[in-house]
Amino acid sequence: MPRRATAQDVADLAGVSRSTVSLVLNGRADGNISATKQLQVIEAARQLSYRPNAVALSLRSQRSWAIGALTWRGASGFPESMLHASWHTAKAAGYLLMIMDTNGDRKHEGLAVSSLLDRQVDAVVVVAPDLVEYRPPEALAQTPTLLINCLDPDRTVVSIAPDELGASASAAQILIDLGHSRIGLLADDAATVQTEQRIEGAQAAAVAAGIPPLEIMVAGHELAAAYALTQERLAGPRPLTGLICTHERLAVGALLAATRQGLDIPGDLSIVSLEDGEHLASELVPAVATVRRPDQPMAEQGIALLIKQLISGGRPEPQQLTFVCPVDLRASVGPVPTDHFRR
Amino acid sequence: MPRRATAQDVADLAGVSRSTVSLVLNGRADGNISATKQLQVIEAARQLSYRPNAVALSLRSQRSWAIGALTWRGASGFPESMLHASWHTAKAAGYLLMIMDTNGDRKHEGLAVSSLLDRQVDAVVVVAPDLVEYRPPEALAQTPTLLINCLDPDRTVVSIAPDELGASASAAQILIDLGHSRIGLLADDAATVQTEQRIEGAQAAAVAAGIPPLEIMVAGHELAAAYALTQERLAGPRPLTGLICTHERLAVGALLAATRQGLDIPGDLSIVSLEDGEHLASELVPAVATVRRPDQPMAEQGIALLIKQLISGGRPEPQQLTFVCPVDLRASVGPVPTDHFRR
DNA sequence: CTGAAAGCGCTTACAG
DNA sequence: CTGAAAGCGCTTACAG
Repeated sequence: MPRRATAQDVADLAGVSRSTVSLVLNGRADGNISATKQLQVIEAARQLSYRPNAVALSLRSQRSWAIGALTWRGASGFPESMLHASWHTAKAAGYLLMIMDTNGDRKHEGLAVSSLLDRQVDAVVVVAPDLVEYRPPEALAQTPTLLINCLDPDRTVVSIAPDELGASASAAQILIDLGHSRIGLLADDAATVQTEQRIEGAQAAAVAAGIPPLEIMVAGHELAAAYALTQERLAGPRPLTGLICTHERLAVGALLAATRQGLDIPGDLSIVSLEDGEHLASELVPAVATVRRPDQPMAEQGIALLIKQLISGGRPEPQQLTFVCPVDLRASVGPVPTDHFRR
Repeated sequence: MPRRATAQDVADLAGVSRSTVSLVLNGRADGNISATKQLQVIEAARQLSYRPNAVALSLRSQRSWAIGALTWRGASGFPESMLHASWHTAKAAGYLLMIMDTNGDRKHEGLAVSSLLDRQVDAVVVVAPDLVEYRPPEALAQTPTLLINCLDPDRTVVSIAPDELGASASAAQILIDLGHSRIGLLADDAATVQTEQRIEGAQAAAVAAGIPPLEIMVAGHELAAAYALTQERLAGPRPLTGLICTHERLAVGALLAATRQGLDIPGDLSIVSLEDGEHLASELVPAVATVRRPDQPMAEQGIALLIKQLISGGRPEPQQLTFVCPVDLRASVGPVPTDHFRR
């Protein structure tokens, strides 16, 4: 049961002092240590599979090389793709991402923050599952903090957010450009900036195009509710020809309902989804056109920014960076049905 | 910019030594420190919001109070619910779960393991997205290790796995009990124990019931492939009356295809899903009956076991713990259609 | 050119 | 009943 080798073990084996080991292994031996001893140290380290104890390193250097991530479960689960991209970006820069579930409430958030600060994280990133307003906890005042997919109303830190207004406007515009004028919007019922903006952006596009306002159908975040609402609406008079879903699970419900009604997609009804963090819309049949939330770029650039700040040591200007949501045109959208005008 | 208070700061404010602070704050002051001083220390700590530096604590105690988790992306993403339950169980016991993405390959796994060992994790848990055979890396030989949703062929550590044979047998039995005898199985194409066992278990149930062998349809893990296969098969002669899907995304595809074909579920076709880690099957319309993988209990009991081992310090007998997969009967299954025999 | 010492923030025997 | 010392594993001035 050999315990992990320490610098002392390496020094003993190489017949030098701990300082020498440290200098050699950290590349600061150049003009100082004789070539022979350097080789001895390197060989001893190799032989013992020596790796410095990161805990001791942290204590010594007052840097943990760790970034804390605060996150929680939202309308469509955890923001998996943002967390994944954050983790990899941090890792590539030599940082560990410590992910903490705040449960979405201030009490657990407080515990999570304490736990991160106890472990001396160098920075904290907040990764929100849905775009919301978010005030960083007081306890983080001294810690570099960055917000991803949420906005600080007090503008005290850098935040990164998708252009939700633009995204929903794009979604509506896809349908408008194809001639649709009777368009519905299946929305989440959460009282968030996200839902607000998704409705507002799409509605603005309708107004700008001079078509009637979109019919807002509030489905909650449940797939089955989206199904029920879609079915009900499609059974009624003057059926919709276009439908926007604020996230992918709603699109599954809508597609299923329309399909059961015997409608052809996109022959009778065109469907567009927003978000698609779970990669569901893209896999459906027909594949559902999506104005996708750019989870990966947001997370990558966010973490890169945070690390740059860590290296420079400066405090960046608080600002909001907005990311465009790319349009993925797919088979679920088509021209407005010609017989539609006859009904 | 007040830096975090240290024990020395508390000692200074309370007018005592660091040792006294430590004893009082760790509840070992009883017969040793006067009541007055104890109060002074507690008050000083409160005033400075003192919390011990976890890094220093780790170095001193040779325990990091952290458990490393190795995981990767599988057929249906990361094993989110297992990770979530693991994190919370660890947290409740005072441990931090450090989640590392191994990318599913040995090279990145090696880097992840090194990184965890550098940080002196007290134990490691491997959380596999799909049931596979898994040999713990050599480097973990000295570290308490537990496998969740994977099996060590060499039986060197404790592993926790769902009863996949039983689960798929149950799925088939649901249909058999309802009178079905023409049953298909939409399967993942991965060459894993999981796929093997899911096919084998269902097939064994068919044999035991004396019905024809299940028709195995290999769909890969793509929803769209499940759609295509289902559509093709349903268009053919002697249509299936029952369908088992090895995971929830395949069930979405199958349901969509059957619905587009104008079939009634379960009137014309009964559908059962396995796994449902993403909670999709349960949300569909009709809700799809599922033999669910018990992600939460597996993770909770796994972590609890690992922590018990950490506390006792003993090495547990390597063993495989098998968890039963509960049956969630839902609207997607019904008796075999009566007109079926006439075709 | 190299080793001995100090110190990061803790706790725990050990003196007094 | 309380403080001074040692030590966890490192690195970095500082002597020699």
